[in-house]
Amino acid sequence: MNAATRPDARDRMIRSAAVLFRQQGIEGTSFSDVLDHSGAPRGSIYHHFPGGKAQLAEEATRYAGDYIAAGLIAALDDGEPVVAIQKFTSFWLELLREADFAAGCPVVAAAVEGDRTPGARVAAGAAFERWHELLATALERRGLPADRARSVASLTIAATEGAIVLARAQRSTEPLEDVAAELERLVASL
Amino acid sequence: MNAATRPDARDRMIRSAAVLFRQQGIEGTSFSDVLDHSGAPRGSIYHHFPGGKAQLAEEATRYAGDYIAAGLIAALDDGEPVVAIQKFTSFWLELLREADFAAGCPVVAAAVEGDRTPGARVAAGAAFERWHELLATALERRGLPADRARSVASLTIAATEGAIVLARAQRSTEPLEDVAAELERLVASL
DNA sequence: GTCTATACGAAGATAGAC
DNA sequence: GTCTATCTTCGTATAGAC
Repeated sequence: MNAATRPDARDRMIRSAAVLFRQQGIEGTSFSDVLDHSGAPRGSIYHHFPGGKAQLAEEATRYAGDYIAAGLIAALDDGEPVVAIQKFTSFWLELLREADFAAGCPVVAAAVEGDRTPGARVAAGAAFERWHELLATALERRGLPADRARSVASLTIAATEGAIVLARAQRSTEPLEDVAAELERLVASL
Repeated sequence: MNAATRPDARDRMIRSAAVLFRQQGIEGTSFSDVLDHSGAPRGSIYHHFPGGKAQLAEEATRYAGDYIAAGLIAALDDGEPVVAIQKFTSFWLELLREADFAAGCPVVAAAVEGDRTPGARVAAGAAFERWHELLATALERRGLPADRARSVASLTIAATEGAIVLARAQRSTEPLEDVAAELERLVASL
């Protein structure tokens, strides 16, 4: 097993950072946390990330955004936006249960801690926009007028992300289950 | 002007903390930041908050939650939930514009940084639940079945809070405007 | 590419005078 | 109730050897 078959230290650090940001936010996560979690050697931090924590935060946010986007693309492959939205909310419900409400969305963390890590905030904005584009396009393809498709896509992403925040705070899946039901009802009626 | 007519150092610190948490999150805000912003003397931190930063974070989150709840109650006084929801989203739109997208909701910050400040996270959950209760009750009073009222209330709060996060990341009011339009359309049709 | 050691600053928290 | 000073810990970042 060598560098070609196993993720190298750099990738492992990015993945670990994304996981930890989900739980503790960016400010709440130290390099030591990332090293412990990834098993990467301390000496390689500034070798791989000369831009320091800001660079790591930005790359981890971009990685997470791409990861979710890939999931959305796969979910939309079936063609029916309703199904994709169900898969999207189910994905997050599953994550919340697995983590016992101790983890949310790392992209949200980057957005909320905003101006202290500008690169991460920009990456978060780009991720949200990408997801929005994917959903809006799918809704439009299904026959919705372009502007309505865009606003329903906004509602879907905002409501899901917001519900994850509520669910974490209340340690209950109810907000997200409510949102999933309302979104399903709405989109099915279009 | 004395202690009875002017907010004392303790209150000023709580208010300042809430403002700063909106912008930088809890971890991103130091005691020095709070002292600078509030003008409170350094020597009184542990006099007023023997529990340190955890206590300040918890009280600031509770204060912010109560503040928003009071706004919701006032908005619901007109009777029509649609109007109250419009006022709710408009309030946040205004805040985002004023702050040039550099500030969000402090309760969300407490929820996302969660387990590093457990007291604040619990206070965030209580705040969300209170808002939810207010909205759900108003919707039920307007004739909606109880369970539907609850899920529409969840959607409203989750979508609004989520849209604030998206808007900050993208530095655009569009997500929140989209959500406001969709919520208005939905609630008006009930 | 990874190691150890360390500089440097910031932040939370405490002590004791006033 | 507030002041100054300080302790301690921790986190980012750097230096230089291997």
